[in-house]
Amino acid sequence: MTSEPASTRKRGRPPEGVREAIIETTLAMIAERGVARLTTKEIAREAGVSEASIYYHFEDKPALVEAVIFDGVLAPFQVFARGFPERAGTRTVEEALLEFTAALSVFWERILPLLSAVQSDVDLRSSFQERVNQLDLGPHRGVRLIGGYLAAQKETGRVRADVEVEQAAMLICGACYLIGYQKHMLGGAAKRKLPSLRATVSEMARLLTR
Amino acid sequence: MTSEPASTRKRGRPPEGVREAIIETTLAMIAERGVARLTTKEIAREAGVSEASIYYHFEDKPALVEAVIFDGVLAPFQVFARGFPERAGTRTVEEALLEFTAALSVFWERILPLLSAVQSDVDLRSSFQERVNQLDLGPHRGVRLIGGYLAAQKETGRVRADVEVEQAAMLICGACYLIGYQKHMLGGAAKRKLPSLRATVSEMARLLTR
DNA sequence: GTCTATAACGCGATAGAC
DNA sequence: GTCTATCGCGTTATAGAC
Repeated sequence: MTSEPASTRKRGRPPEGVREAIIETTLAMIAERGVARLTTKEIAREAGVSEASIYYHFEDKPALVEAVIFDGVLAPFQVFARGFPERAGTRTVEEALLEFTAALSVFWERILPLLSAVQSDVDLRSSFQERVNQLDLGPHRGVRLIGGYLAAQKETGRVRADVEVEQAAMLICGACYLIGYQKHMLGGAAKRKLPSLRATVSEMARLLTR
Repeated sequence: MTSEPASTRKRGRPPEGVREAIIETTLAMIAERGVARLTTKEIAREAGVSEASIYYHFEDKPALVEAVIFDGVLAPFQVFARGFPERAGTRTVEEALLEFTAALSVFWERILPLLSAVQSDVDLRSSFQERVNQLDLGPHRGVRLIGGYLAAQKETGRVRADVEVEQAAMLICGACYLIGYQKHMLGGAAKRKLPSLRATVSEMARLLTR
């Protein structure tokens, strides 16, 4: 690895951003190719660092994958979710739902490859489940957020009084998950086979506000 | 599913059911522990056959996983799905949707560990995508089936005339998939955190027929 | 903190007897 | 068709210089 051939992703590697470069590279590579044959050698090469540096910053390979999930994908989405209730107050129900569902489906699309990686390894799976349960994370967080929003809109009369908000939220979040999973599973090619998220959410907004 | 007390799963191995025993064992082991550290040695030991027998019946490890998916999980569900339209005709909308969604979420729960396995390996992923696209399989098949059912019920007047059936079907199927995924991801422990499929589907039936 | 070099190990897959 | 035995390879992780 003396001179640069053609393929290095991080040519001018910042000596201070090694940890971040490793996380970012791993995230991209798992999304593109999965974990199964992803080696620490390759990550190192692609990130422009040495293999030993990975083991300096992360205890082992499983710990690296967990860091990618929590620091690389989950944390950014939580920032979005925390700001949602305030932003949503000033919009119509349809607009608010469209904003949230767009973000949620992208989140799913980003995190699903990593969750597939987690699910395919015993140890990774159980340590991940433990941590997630401890932090009370999971799909139900999205459902609760939208359920709370719908409950508030029910009080203002913008949502019909007889709607069960948790169940409605479940339907909405399920659609986001489905869109994200289809993309994860089949690639962008299969996009036309499912109704668009936009149309689906609009229909749901109509059912709820009519 | 957990089965035998101690170690060997197939003590009295039938000399004629070797292929089936390998598929069944692999399915169970991937569900329990994922593919990552699942070795052909272990499969052979657990199924009560020799490692070489695996390579007699299947070209390689990826081919084995594909066989598990198509022969072990997908085919049985297709039998159910083909019979659905006829059975559904004699029921109320809510009853029909409850029957189908229960089956769909169980199917999804069963196939998810295998899809995680596929998604974590590059080669497996691309060959699987190719085959699935060729057969036009995917989550959209469930959506189409329910969409078709709702369209028929719209004609009879049991479903409101102004409902967009494809979008409604998308919402219903999304909830099934999400329930299945939550169980796959977090284990049975987290069941209480999401609204039940039953309640969700009933609410949707109410929105559609009201 | 980052590197080069290497050790120890377990894996998928095959050969060849029966 | 099934077995036992084995090989070559790629992997994770570490040692030790700088």
